Amino acid sequence: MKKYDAAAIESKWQRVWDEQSTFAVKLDKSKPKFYALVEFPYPSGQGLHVGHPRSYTALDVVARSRRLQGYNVLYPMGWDAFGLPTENYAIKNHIHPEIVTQKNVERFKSQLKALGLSFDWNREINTTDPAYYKWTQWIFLQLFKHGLAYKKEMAVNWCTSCKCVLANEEVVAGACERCGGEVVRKTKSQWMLKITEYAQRLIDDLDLVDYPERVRTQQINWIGRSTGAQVRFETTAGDPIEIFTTRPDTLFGATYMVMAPEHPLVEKWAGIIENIDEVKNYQEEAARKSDFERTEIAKDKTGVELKGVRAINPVNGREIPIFISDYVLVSYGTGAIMAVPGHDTRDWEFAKRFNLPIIEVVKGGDVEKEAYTDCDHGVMVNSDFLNGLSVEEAKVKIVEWLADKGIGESKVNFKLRDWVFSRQRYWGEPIPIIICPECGFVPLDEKDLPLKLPMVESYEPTENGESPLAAIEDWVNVTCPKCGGPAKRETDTMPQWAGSSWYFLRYTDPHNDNELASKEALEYWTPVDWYNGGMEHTTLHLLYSRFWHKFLYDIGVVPTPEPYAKRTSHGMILGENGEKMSKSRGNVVNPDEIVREYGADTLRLYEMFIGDFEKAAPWSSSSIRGCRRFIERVWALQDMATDEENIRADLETSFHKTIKKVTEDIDNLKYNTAIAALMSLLNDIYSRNSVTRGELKIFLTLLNPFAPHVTEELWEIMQFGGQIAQSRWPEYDPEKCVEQVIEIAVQINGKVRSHVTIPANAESSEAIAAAKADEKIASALNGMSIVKELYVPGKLVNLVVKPA
RNA sequence: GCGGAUAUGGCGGAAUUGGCAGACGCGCUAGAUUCAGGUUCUAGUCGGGGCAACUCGGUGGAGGUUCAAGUCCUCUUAUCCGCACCA
Repeated sequence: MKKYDAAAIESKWQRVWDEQSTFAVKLDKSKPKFYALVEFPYPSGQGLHVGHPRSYTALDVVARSRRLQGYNVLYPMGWDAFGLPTENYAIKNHIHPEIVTQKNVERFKSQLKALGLSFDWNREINTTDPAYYKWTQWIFLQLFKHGLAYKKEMAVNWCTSCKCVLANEEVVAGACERCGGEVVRKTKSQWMLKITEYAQRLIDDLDLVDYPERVRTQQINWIGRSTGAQVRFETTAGDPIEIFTTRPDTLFGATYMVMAPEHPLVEKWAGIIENIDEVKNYQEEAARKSDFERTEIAKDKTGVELKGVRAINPVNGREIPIFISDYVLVSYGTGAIMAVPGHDTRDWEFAKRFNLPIIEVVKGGDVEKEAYTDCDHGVMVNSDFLNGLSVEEAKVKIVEWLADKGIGESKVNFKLRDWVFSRQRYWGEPIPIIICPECGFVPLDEKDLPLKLPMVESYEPTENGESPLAAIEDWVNVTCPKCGGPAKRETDTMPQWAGSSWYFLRYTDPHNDNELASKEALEYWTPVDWYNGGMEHTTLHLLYSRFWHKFLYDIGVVPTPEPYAKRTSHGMILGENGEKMSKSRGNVVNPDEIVREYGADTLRLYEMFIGDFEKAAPWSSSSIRGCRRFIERVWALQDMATDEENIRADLETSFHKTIKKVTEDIDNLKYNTAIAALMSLLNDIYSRNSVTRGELKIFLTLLNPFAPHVTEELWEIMQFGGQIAQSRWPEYDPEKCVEQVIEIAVQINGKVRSHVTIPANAESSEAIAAAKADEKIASALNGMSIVKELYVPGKLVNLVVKPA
């Protein structure tokens, strides 16, 4: 036996797979398909992280085992290569982002190949390739034509460090998700996508797919559906205020109103408001605050009353004061609320601060001490025709009453905002729109796609918030395709999320120049059967791509309403010290070094064995040695092999049980216990000092998805014929998974006192008799009377006794 | 504040869904191999008591249901994650 040389074995088989295109897949209707997908990486300058292989190996295990089970498996890979880090690096080092991207992709690709992942590299895609983004732009044009892409002057999140707008989903705790820079509000004209149009379906259709509960709830919370009523309050100024409330039942308790500082009525009423200077001051102050400051000082309620204007509560005709305050958001509902301090915590705090009356309209709490917000128990009081009703009943009745009078109606609101889709940067897909002073926004003709990024010398972001593209005059200035007059191109680019919103469709037919993918390919391959990716994309990429997919479904481009049938999410790999891996903490593990020291098979095996796949797990440089040892022990099996082709009788149950366990565990994300089962089986084999060819064949096949190189090499050494990657997955016989004779525990009063061996199919009476016959049990029963006898088949006998 | 999750040896983690807690691996201890270190092999390894057979205790904490609870119920503590003035 030669010494186990991971490097030599691994490069040998990687070359074979490459040369023979072993994992290239074709549309083949005679076979069942399986589409396994992992999130394609952003090819950063740092290279691969040990977190990447966790996800990629997991689905590689799925892909490889499905192939052996006879499926036609699509397992593709590509590059999500547009984005800021590349652009920033390019600016700093004066290299074009295209060159930087190309270099990074090469590095990533060689790193991925060194892991032995069974991707079909013939289907590799790159979002920055014009042949690819042609179709990203095409989808944008369809969105535009269907009224789902629009440009609007609005307050946006502006990252002061990236000098670029961010989507709501990209702002984390008031800071930029990517660079951590300060985010401020800025009013700009932006391209928006109407994801809100799909809010309800994005919630409802979660029922069509198999997602982890945490992903489901996070998406549902993010979309934030709430039901209530929209109500019109007349004012002494003549213009009514529209409000949204989830508690129309408390209308009699509304003692004042609050509008957002940015509410348009404030401007309109400027002439009537007596303290307009004070109001203006407050508006300016609110505008200056960054998102971060606004949430930080959320505790103290501030505001200003609009003197000279009063609102009229429609249920009782009472005049009530109107305030502006930044605790009311202009972006949610109607930007104005009725305040019910008795039954809303925020209104209560505000009322206490400004000495406003608090009226109890739901009995059950003490509204002088705190707001009573319980909807399930209270009974209506001080509410005229609602008195005595439960909250639920009152909600129904008041909405009927409001509808009757024409001053209100039931209404559903969502927290989800439309998606801010423009970025003022160079390294992104150009938006294929021409802005004509005569015709407005004119979409580019589809024949003119792709609209390529112009090659330029300088692509620095501008201080005035314009895209770098705006400075390239011969690209910007065009003639309007509609009227032939002078016009300009849109100079903003798309966000990084654009290319990744549909990439999984392109894999099905990556070289098609006439369609984003052929109908036939989409019909055969979609939806994705299993999609694994990070939790951090739950309210970003995952939600965005579901939205795009639904749109494409609506216009007949794709055949399914949901893109991904099953979603799973891996946990992070933490540093050895249990903290998140980062350069600054100095706890980063480089996968290249691990591959060099132990080999890819060991790394793969370790990452699958490290713990619960869905949970975070700390890296351990000593634990990984256990996986290497396991592989060395597997390697040594070649010297223990006998010529027999059968499975020895005394190992038959072990083998069938392991086949069952490994097969099922792979489907259930339980890679760690699948490997544990293989380790146990190996221990069983070792305790016999030999292995038959038949046994070895099965063992290698079960291990192959996890450790593809060493198993392939042993397959060849043993001359099993062909490649293991093209062999068949073993099947188990359920009847052979159970032992004929089993050992069961015998308990007295629930405590294990002895063990007895009985036939697996023993009757209850037989088992109990066997238990009683046991020496230890017999003596323990001495002087006791048996109250109850239980037999749990295959498990235990429990005798309940008390002193005689 | 709201929502979601987690808590099991020195460590990572197992426990057909109520049925022998601690599989598998790491680490550790002892012995063998080795000039030595490493490797490899054998045995042991939840805690207390006992030479041992054995015995008592044990899954964040307190109660409860049950013949039987890591698993179910009630209360409670801690940690992590997401959202956060969403009317």
